[in-house]
Amino acid sequence: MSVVNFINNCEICTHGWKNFHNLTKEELRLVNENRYEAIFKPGEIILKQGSPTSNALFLSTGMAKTYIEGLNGRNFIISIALPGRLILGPGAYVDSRHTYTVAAITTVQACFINFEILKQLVRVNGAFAEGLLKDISSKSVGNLTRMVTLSQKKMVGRLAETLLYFSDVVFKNDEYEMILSRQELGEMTNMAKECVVRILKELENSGVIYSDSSKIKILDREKLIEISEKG
Amino acid sequence: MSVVNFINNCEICTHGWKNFHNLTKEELRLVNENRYEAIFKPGEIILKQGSPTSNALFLSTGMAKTYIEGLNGRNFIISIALPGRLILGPGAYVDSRHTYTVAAITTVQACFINFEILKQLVRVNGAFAEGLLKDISSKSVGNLTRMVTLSQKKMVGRLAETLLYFSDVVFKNDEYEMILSRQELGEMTNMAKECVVRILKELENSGVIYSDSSKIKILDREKLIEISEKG
DNA sequence: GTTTACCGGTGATATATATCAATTATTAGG
DNA sequence: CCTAATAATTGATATATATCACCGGTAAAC
Repeated sequence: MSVVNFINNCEICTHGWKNFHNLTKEELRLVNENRYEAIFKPGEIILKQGSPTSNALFLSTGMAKTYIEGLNGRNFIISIALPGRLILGPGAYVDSRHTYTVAAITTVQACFINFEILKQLVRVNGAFAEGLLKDISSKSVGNLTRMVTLSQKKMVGRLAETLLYFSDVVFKNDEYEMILSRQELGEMTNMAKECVVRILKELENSGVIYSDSSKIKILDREKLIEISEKG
Repeated sequence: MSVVNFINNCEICTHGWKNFHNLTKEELRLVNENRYEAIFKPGEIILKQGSPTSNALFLSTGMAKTYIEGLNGRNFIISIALPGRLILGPGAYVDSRHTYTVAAITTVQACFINFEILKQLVRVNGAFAEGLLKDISSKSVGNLTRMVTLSQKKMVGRLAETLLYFSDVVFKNDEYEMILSRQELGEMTNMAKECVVRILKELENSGVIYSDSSKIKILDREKLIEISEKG
């Protein structure tokens, strides 16, 4: 029995983007009239890298991975997409193409909003424009930090950081289901899946985390942070 | 005899940012009244990572390097700053701090523009806001691509790419002065300076480039592009 | 129900890259 | 012009990380 609760009005949507608060009632109505929803099963592609950015995406429920399809079919996972956040690659304002692919990890209820409409609203509503700038800038800071991390930290540091990301940002809990496979964890931390396995075990042996194939529990957060920072 | 030609009006400035065309005369006057210029010698720091983003920066003349001061005093060079481009880290819209340091490579004539004024203009002028969004987005696409490159390409590929960057973007010429030291080239490609030396020599031995310590000449561009793309 | 494919896991080995130590340019300062 | 400091270069070595080959388990596909 898969009963889906479609949302029929942006004004009462609880998974909405903070920045929508900067719109007038009239503007929000325009958004509401130019969006549509769809359900995706785990593994299905929601947005495909290189395709036209006709829509911005929001998740009403569920989780997705955003990743760049790089060289020789190797993927690079950028982040976990969550409800409440704008999902719109920077390509939207550059070449009108999606910069990355978004694929559902769990079942996802997605809300697509016409990008031309958003663009129009950016032009006429200064506060909304500033909100978008803040959103994009914040992601940009994150990516720069990530770039340095990937370059300067060793494997343990990178993995520790990612485990903390899941704890702090994705699940807001010290114990969580590891929704990514070892392979995918490697695509996120730039390491081979075998190394992910080995280092997870190392961390477990030293009592910093508990880990079985599907679950992670942070036992010594201090230590994990230290490992993540030391690199 | 260091005679400096200060620019006394944004309207006639030829190194200006494209996006200033979207401003009205009145708005441009406001910009002009809220800026100041200064000269920096090679090596001097123009903007310091972590300091408040009270100003956006433009170079009237000269070149600078933008870099993040990462772990254990290791730097990560993001790009070469050039005239005509907005230099403003994404932190401006996040924590009001400069995300990276900017240091002069050559003598630099710098133009600082009050960021609060720019921010105001973004709020009232939609086309200007969109211009800024395009600028930031374009840098963001570049950084994402770079992140994948750094992760997935091997040293030769990364270095080849950087040599092409200098040729295509910085000097627009197949022959140029290498303004970065081997150490700095390493900070840009994430490799040890010794490796930079060895790989430059490799590329020279295989006839792809000519290289002495200060000059680079691309002899076989096709091949260099292939090396850069193959990784 | 059998087969296929993928995932987690392990050990052995190969490779890319960093580090170390030392030698020679090259540049900047007095 | 000489000296000190900095950068380029080289070879030898250490280390981090990837790759390969394999196993058993589980889940999806036929």
